[in-house]
Amino acid sequence: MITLTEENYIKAIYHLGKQGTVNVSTNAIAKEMDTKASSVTDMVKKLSEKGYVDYKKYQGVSLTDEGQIVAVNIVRKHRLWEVFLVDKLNFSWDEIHDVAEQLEHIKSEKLVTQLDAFLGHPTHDPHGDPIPDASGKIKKIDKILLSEAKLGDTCICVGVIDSSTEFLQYLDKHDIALGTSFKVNNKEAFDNSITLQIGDASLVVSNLIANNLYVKLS
Amino acid sequence: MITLTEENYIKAIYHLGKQGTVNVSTNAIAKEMDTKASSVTDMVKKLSEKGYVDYKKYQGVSLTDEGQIVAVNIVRKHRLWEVFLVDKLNFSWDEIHDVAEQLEHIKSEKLVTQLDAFLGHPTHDPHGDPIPDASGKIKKIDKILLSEAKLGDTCICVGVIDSSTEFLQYLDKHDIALGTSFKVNNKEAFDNSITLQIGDASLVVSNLIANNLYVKLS
DNA sequence: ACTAAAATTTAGATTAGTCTAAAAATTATT
DNA sequence: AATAATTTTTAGACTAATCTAAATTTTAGT
Repeated sequence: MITLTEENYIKAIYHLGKQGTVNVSTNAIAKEMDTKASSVTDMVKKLSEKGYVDYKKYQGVSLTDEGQIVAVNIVRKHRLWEVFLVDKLNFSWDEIHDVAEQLEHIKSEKLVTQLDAFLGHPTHDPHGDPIPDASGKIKKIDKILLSEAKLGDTCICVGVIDSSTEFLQYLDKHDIALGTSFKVNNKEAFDNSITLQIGDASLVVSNLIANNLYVKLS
Repeated sequence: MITLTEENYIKAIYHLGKQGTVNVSTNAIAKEMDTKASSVTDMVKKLSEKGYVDYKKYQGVSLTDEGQIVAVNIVRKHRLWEVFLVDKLNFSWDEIHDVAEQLEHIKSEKLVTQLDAFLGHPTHDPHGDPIPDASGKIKKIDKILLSEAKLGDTCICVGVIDSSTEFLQYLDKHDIALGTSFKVNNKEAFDNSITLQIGDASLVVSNLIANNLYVKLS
């Protein structure tokens, strides 16, 4: 049996592993999980014994195939529950993370299968992140950062990097949601801010915003 | 903060407390929770310190008002999730208990409120047990055991006592569900078995069955 | 009322997960 | 290449929840 804590470590290693580096460092995990490096070392040894990670002292860890399967399954559950909360229970996209964090650990094959069907086999969660299918496959869409869009481009918002409450509420306030369409009307060379035309309105977003918003050209 | 284990003890004490006795014994809790009496003593001391139960050595425990609130809230969540699983995810009534057992511990006020609304404020779960409302009130219906019904009575099935997989599957097999109507066509004095007329069909049920089925006269 | 049986509690040990502080290994700097 | 800075690991301790075995209290039977 895999414990809730083990699942959380595997999830953290999975997320960190996708951010470039092959071997995830002890400190990076400690920071992600908000614990101490010594606790991470202990847990990583345990996960290694159980076959979920490859680990060599002082060299960091990476997920084994088995660990990968566990991680993707948790991500799948997390994102399906997020869709449920937004689509069925009228949560807004800045309220769902903590609850999905709990729901992702519920153990029941049937629950996931039925929930997936009930939601209509969604492919993306409310933040625009892809939902792995039952076999673990993840569908990619060709998205770019808003900061990479060119002057005159028309784009559709398809996701965020930062999904903090603050950022999501900023987007809500300015009527930007998944699917929102806008045009790049100006790019300011001095501070890399971008002027967007959203419907009839005009909005200036800073480079920080533009670096956290994924768009698809249309 | 209240832990998952503490919640489970409080729930067990709540259920045992309703079965007659005022003070619940250590052994009764140990049996219900499938642990050892010594573990129960330890936990009961802790719950007492935290103010959830009244406890005097060797005299058993009872829930305080605060403990009662916690218990009723868990029961509410458990039963709402059961309705969700059956009504929305097509679980059958013998498959829901283990999953609801996990879901009942998810912590989010908003989740419960929204789930309740999404389900249409149900008053009873799929086993016929009442769902406490947001303020903790439980609506009673005047139900009797099938074994108490008289010859010639027409009744509607409104609940079960035993909710084991075996019993629920027995009922499924004989097309008895919540809301099923039947007439008492014969009561056998020798073994207290009862002959029911369900639609056009006739079914003989043993006293054991009749003692685990709640009905409402109609 | 006294003893036997049953129930309950205490004492001491165990496991999972965490922590602090110190030791060891790696990486960076000169 | 030697030393300094950083990262990682080890050692030892702590808490929550559990267990076994022994001690204590209550209850039941005579």
